[in-house]
Amino acid sequence: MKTDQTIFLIATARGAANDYLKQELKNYGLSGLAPTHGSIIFELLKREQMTMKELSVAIRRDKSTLTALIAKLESLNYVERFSSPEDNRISLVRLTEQGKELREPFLKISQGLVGTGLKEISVLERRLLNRLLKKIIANFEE
Amino acid sequence: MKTDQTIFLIATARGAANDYLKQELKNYGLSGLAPTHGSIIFELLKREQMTMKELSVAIRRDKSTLTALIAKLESLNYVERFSSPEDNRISLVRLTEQGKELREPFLKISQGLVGTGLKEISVLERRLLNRLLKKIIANFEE
DNA sequence: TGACAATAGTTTGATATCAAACTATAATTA
DNA sequence: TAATTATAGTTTGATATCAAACTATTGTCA
Repeated sequence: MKTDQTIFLIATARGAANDYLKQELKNYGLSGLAPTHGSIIFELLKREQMTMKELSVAIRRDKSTLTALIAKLESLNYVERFSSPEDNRISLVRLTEQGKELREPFLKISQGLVGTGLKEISVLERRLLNRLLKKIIANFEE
Repeated sequence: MKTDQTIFLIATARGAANDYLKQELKNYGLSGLAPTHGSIIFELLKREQMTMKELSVAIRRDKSTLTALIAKLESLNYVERFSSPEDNRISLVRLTEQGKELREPFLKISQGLVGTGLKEISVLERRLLNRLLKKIIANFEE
């Protein structure tokens, strides 16, 4: 049946969004940054400081992948790391001053992403989409 | 606005589906195969023979990635390559006998994927989902 | 027809990614 | 409190992935 292609379409849409992001990061002179790095910056623009674990969950990447990604962002002076005073196992990550300057370009990129991808899709349709996507995610998490 | 999280949800759903597939491939003793290899097999179960280019488009991966993926599938004796009689630039790919034996497990994995991910989502909702996802894909392709 | 452009694949180099093994610290429990 | 278990991160090794440069073949057009 034709309704089966949904998962395939989800993967395709994700790929298209990723390609778009890659291109935009380049357009904004942020080459060297992959979409995943962007996700991390994006989280830190919302949360101020986060543990590696929290970031790992938020962007859905293995913890070891996080280690590598943060190392890169650190080397580019976008983020800095410091260990938690309460628990020495935990290392916290936050944006540097230079990292905070990414707020504006990132907002624009984000708006462009949504504006482009969801063009001519009504708010009602978006809500419906979100509800169904959340359902699918929950189905897999079981 | 909250409707903006759609793209993020799409990426998350794709990640969840990918994790599911990875696990299932392992469960079926097909370790060593990544979901992408699965996509190639899946295409070849439908199309009999395809060019590298066609596969590249179908699974949305760079042509150089295809070279590597097919090389692996070839080394595992699941596919074989031969060049087109009409055009010597083109190399065609098809399943070997051993590759064709993947039909049954792949059908099961595919059914499991759809059954799990789309559980409790009606046909009507699936159609709607498909329509909106196609719209999003088209939006990015412009 | 001969030069130039287009197309199909491969090679190379760099990087994101995961899994598994490991280190270090904190929490639990006997 | 000593031993065990759990948790947070890192290291290591393997692989999927892309981009750019390259080879080889076909198509175009002056």
